[in-house]
Amino acid sequence: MPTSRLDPIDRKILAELQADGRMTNVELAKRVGISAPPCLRRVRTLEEAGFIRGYHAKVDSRELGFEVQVFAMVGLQSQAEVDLSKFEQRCRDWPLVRECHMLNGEVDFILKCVAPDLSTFQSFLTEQLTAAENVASVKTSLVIRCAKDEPGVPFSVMEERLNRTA
Amino acid sequence: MPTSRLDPIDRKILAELQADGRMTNVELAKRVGISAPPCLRRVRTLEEAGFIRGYHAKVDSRELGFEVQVFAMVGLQSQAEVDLSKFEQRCRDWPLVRECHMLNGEVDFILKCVAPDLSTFQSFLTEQLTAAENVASVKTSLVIRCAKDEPGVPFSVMEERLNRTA
DNA sequence: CGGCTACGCGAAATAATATTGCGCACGGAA
DNA sequence: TTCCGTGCGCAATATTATTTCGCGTAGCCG
Repeated sequence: MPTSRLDPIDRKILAELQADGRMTNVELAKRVGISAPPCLRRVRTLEEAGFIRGYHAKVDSRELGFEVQVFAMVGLQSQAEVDLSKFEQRCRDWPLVRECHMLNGEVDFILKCVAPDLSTFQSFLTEQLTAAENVASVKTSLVIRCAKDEPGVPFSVMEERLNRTA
Repeated sequence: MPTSRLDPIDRKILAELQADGRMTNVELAKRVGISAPPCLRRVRTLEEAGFIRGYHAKVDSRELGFEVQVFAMVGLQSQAEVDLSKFEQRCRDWPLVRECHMLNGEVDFILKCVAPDLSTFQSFLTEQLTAAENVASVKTSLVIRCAKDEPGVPFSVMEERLNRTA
């Protein structure tokens, strides 16, 4: 990572790959306005520098039989770092928990969970999550429908911001 | 879609592509145990049938200068379908809002927002979100840190479930 | 001002991969 | 048994990825 700062071409690459992670390198090169070899080099550099954390196919949960999505707000009894870490590790071990974010405010964590059906989730909720050590309170909300689910960051906002300071 | 049901090979394909969306087709074919051409045919079929909704590079928000992630709980004044749809459309138009889920319970929507800094988010919050038509209440929580962020669904759970009924 | 170095680009060559066309085998229905 | 429909693998071709190489430019010292 020579210059940690990204130039406009790097940002364009990231934006394109965020929108379509399976784009071929030649197509990507065409879109960002350079030839294929330097484009590939940039992509590799961005991957190694950690700007790109991976590539994933987005699968349709409901189509696959995962009918239930739930947000769970969790409060802990102890917020000591050791206990926070323990709870986070437990979340990593639960496959139904897809995301675990520590929050400020009255609630300590928000969890995004996915399950095949309500009974599977209920079992998890009562037998695992609520029953877990140090868990003081759990409030769950079922997702009725999803109006927007965009991955990553809004590059449009980033460009606006850079133009302002430039 | 001849048989809407997926066979074990299809599920393996989905699991592999969810874990690594840029895997080459020959590597994928090797892992699922068939040759490349039928593997590619299956992938195309899965894409067209909507099981695969797209491919995305996962970018590191903070590394890119998006320091702030916020969950916003939104309550509306009217829950009539027309008004719900209007609010959802507004969320789609706001680039800072990456996800918008309608919930059951006391809160109507949960929004996941990303912003370059706190002041950008505050401006959005006060001038756009809170000020929007039909919005009754907004409660926000800053993300302190993220312990887990897995995309998609847990295929391990799916396999367990299928084995149980089989 | 001249020359040195570092960096990034593009062209061409090569290796790997994607994609197409075809023939074969299996399993269900007439 | 015979006839399809479905899905596989093999082989050939088209595309793409990747490496190698030489060129031009910007920054930097002597």
